[in-house]
Amino acid sequence: MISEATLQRLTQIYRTLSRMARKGDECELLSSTQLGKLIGVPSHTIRKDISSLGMGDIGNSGRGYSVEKLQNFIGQKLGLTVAKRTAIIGLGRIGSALLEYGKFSNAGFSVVAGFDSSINRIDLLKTDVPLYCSYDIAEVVKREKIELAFLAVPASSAEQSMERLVEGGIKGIVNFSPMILQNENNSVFIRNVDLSGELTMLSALISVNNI
Amino acid sequence: MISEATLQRLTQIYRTLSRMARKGDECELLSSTQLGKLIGVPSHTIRKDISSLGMGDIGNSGRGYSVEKLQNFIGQKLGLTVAKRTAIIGLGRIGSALLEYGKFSNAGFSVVAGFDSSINRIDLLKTDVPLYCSYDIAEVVKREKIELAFLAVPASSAEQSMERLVEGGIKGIVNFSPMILQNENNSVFIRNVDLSGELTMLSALISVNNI
DNA sequence: CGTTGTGAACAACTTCACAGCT
DNA sequence: AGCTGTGAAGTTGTTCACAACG
Repeated sequence: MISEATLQRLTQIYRTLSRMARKGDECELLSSTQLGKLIGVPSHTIRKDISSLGMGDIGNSGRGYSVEKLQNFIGQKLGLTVAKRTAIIGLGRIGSALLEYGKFSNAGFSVVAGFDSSINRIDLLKTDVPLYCSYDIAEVVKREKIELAFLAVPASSAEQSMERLVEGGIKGIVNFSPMILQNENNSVFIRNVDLSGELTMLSALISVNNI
Repeated sequence: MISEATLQRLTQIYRTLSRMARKGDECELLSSTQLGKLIGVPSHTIRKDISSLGMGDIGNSGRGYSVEKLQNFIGQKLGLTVAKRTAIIGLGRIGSALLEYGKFSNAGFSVVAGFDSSINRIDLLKTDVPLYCSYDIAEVVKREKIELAFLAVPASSAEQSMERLVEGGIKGIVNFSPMILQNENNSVFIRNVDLSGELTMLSALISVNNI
């Protein structure tokens, strides 16, 4: 009932507001025009998106939105106020980079486990997050009630890792391998983020628009 | 005239075909249904997308598409056959991870320069790619005719790095910082890829669909 | 006044359905 | 028979325009 595009923008608004609150930014009120500039869309899109969450009478006519109230409102409606438990699968360069992001947990998630197939690598890493062997993914995900996962393994093992996660009852996966993953059984949400694919896309955009 | 959604899927098809060709995959012909399964869209979307590139009579009625011919056709039409020169700005964890991807250059780009603000870090890294100080971005981008950039710096310096890139005449930027970048002057294409934002999005998807 | 909230108009994308080819 | 290519129909998302509000 609420479109994916709208949801995407709402989470962007939410994160922008969180960042402002964290930095103790001075301003109390933001208009839809100002918010739109920050995330790169026109003001009416912002208003329509917020409106799609149902009437909360959240905006102050003639003045704008209260930063604090709007953040709370979106957070409540999208279930971002309780951080979802998250695992990182594959602790190579990208995976270990993501381990650091885990600290910023007022974005709807917190990192509570890391997995790798190499015991050596697990021993080497210095982190507060508990690390496990990939073989135990299903078991640990179930036991620790983990709902989300960053998948940062090579393309060749992406499918197997996904199966283990699904077996453990995972609800969402962000896949960084260039192999596009799909949820056959519709039991899990998957976001495929192909890092170098983004460059291929840019390359195409430039050529097609012959700039 | 050709939509961004279509372009995205065409580059996915292109990369899938490239991977198959590289692995010396046995099959010569692929139907739109098979291709669709690989990238996760229905067959008619594949046909429509290919058709949008203009008539090339590329498919074999009744049999499917020749892997080699289709890859070539899309590559030609989207300008992916000549690798565009690419730089990586910021050589922290993500940036140096991306340096490795550079090897797979049959995806429309090749990495020809790296930049970081820390001389120490530049000295430490072992790579064939020439590394420079961030201060020289504009100059090197111009001199080396660099068209694309991966931007993997902290949010606080993203804007400044972008300005230097634009000054050097860059044509496209993939931005990995959580700060959303925009091209005021329309002189450059920007793709904002917020790694932990993807998790926030998943978190919202799960809550909204109350799974 | 400047700004929100939203039905209505519009534009874009996706899916359908089938003619045409091998 | 099986598959491609594409107008036409259908669906989804975006933009407009304006009433209501402080």
